[in-house]
Amino acid sequence: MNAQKRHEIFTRLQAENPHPTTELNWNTPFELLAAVLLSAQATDVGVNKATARLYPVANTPQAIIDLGIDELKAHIKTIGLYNTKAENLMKTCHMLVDLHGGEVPGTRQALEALPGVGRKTANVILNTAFGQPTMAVDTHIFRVSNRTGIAKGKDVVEVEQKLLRHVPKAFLHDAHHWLILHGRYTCIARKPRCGSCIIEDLCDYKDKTELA
DNA sequence: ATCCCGAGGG
DNA sequence: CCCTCTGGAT
Repeated sequence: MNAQKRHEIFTRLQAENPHPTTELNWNTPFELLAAVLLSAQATDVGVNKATARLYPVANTPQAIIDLGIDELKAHIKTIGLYNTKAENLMKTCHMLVDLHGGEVPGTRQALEALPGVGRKTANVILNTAFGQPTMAVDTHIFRVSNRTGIAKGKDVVEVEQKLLRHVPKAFLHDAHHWLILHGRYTCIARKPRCGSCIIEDLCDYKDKTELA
């Protein structure tokens, strides 16, 4: 795919949704980190309900440590995978206190060393809390990038690097959200809605008849 | 490749 | 009822 096509694609996605944002609620880097950690395989709406209960009680690493694992689990029990997430968040809080003065570190290496924080979560933190130009490639972005031809790659790292290289600068910050929204509502995994897709004429996906 | 695992929607 | 939701660790 050429640069002009990419530019046109993001121009249309931007027109469709001028100001895309995370729907996760947070006020501090730590609140963002905890929310993103909790958001794996969960909806933002669901995470917000849990953090609305948790943060008034505890919104710092030390406060969550003081809360204790059982109380933490009780507060986030409405989210899927809550058991693992509570254990990971608790270990992460201990590491933040013991190794980083209670603050959220701003490097990929330090972030990915935290339990429950992988490449995708680290990219979100680096981008949203530290303003770094990263691309958090999730299942939606991976699928949409490969199907459309915006950035083809065999794994998320390859897609991530191609997106960083090829998405026009002006669109880079919001591209993340546009691709996710497009993947969720139009370029659906099982059955893409090519008929109602606004970039259908610019898309590489040629196998539409089989899955449509 | 498999486990974790609740809420909301079709 | 079945499926998915901005994954990560083993």
